[in-house]
Amino acid sequence: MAQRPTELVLTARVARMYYLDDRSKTEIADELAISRFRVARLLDSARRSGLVRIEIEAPGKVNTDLSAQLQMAFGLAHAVVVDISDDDPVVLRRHLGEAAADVLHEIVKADDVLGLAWARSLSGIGAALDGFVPCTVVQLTGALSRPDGSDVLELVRRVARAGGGPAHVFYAPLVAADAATARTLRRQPDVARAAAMLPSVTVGVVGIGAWQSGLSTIFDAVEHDAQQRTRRLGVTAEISGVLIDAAGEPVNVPLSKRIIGLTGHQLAGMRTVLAIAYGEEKADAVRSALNGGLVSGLITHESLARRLLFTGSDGVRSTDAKRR
Amino acid sequence: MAQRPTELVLTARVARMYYLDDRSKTEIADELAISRFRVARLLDSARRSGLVRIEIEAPGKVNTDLSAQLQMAFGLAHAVVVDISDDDPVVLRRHLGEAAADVLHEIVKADDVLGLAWARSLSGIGAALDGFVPCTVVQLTGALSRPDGSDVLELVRRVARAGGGPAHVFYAPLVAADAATARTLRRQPDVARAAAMLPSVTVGVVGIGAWQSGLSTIFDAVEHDAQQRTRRLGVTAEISGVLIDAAGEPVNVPLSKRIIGLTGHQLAGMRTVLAIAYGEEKADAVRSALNGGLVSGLITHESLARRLLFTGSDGVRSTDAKRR
DNA sequence: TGCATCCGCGCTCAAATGAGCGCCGAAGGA
DNA sequence: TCCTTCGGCGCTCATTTGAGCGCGGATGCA
Repeated sequence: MAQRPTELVLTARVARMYYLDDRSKTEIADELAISRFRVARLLDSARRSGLVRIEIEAPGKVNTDLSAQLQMAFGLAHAVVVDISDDDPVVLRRHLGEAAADVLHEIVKADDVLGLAWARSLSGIGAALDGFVPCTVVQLTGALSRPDGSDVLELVRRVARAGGGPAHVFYAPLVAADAATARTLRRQPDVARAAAMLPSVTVGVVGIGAWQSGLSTIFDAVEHDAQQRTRRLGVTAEISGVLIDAAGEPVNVPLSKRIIGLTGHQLAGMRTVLAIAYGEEKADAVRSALNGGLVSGLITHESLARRLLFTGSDGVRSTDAKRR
Repeated sequence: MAQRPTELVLTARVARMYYLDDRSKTEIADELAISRFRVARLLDSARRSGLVRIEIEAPGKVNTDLSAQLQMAFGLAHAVVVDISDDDPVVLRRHLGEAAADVLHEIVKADDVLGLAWARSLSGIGAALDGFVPCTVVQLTGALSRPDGSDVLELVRRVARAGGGPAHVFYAPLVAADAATARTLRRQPDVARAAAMLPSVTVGVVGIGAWQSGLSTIFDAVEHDAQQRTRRLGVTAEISGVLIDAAGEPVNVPLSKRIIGLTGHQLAGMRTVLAIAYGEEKADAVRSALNGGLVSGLITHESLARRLLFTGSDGVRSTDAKRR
């Protein structure tokens, strides 16, 4: 090939006509007075020799390859891998929020009921939801106050306002001091009203936590005793307050009674459950959540996506760069 | 598009399956449980949105785009534009020589008779002709001694040796002092023998000169008087000693009688005439030569190719970068 | 020189593809 | 609320394309 300039020139010319000018092989053959079979063979050789290079990637911030692989590997309806490093959590959350907002834009219709859970990873959504559809927005879980001031009530109101639909919020913590307190809280009118909405929620947005210090809002919010007891009962992760085991199945533990939020059953009833997750350390937790089938969509970043796809927990394994 | 991540991921996935994995649209449609029409539309949008980028270029040193354009513009059988700057004439000649050698490799068969003319631009050929076919090689023109020692006899012998075929060389200058001397020289046995071969030459390699100082071996080799008289008779360029006018037609001038070499008629009788030319200043001369139809192939470099294609003599005009 | 082998070519026939059309549901205005 | 408009979808039918085959010339070897 490299040794046949005239043929090379012809090949390149054919390739340009075919790939850049969108001419048909038949047409090219007629114009160059060669057979269409020769055109096809020249194009083959152009592909094989690397004369024609085809690259596929979103010019922007989504790694479509990893996204598609996640989608396939876990049977997800939606997967978006944001192509950004996880160095700066604030920037990362903003991008994840934008991606989530884009997905919501795409899948939420006016007759949907959108549920938003408490999770720091959701905080970026609000900023990116201009011109949203006027759907009902429901708060899925209680809130925990955090120094950074992220607030699920504010988020729910903001999303509802962006579309002009009704918002259903309530004032209650995510975790109560004990089961009795939780029962009392649940009887409050605003909490009960929101809870009554839960079965009709069609699209939920949740976070995923690992049952470890620093990787779960709930874990950090309860006493050491409860942490340990819950772990011993098999809990390894939580999906916005729904405690799950390594297989992703909801586990009924005493702690569950103290949580003001949605149940695994309610989660399962939603048409779409979009999880936003970041931080490589959560890989096992996220994998559990995805395998359990309660989550139908994932929005995350590259390094976590790779951990989910290519390894148990240590390094990148195989199947990574085996494309042409 | 950028606002619909799930669709974006799907589009990218389809594009990867189609362009990188060479799956058919029908097959992709079946696998993804969508219609083949949707696959086609997704691929269209992937192309339009720039998600799929297709680039065509020789990874090496040939600019196939310009080559093809030259080929079309001048109806050439062969065109090779070497993708290299013309800063260093030595490097440039080496690359042109290699390109010419590649073309010869491609088009010369054992039963061809290959003719090589005197031209500095041909000096690079010899080095690149390993394993050539054993064809007959004929010296087309007399030689002029040059300080750099490039020598057509040496070139002819070398090419013949590379293939193992017979070489026909002769000792005579390119330009004689007067017509009588030229006649005497032509009667020498070796010169006559080579001249007798000329009508059977099938592939000739020649250089192109402009009728100006520094741009033509012959121009520089004759007296001022002869230069002027010849120019007044319409000569603007020469193809290895064949003097031509602006339209590329051979012109019969007194000077012709002093030249030991091939005639325009003999040139026209060759199946293929490959010209090697470099130097932007020769653009007009080369254009004349190409338009005259005596030359069927051109090997040159980028800047001269652009001058030939896009302008009369000043700047780059249009039609340059109008591809997708 | 004669023979075996290989490579490039163009054919046939079935599968894949493109162009254009009408349908349907969503969005927006009266 | 009803109607109009518009965009996405999948259909039909003609065209394009791919897979595999046999031919014929070139190449290499005895």
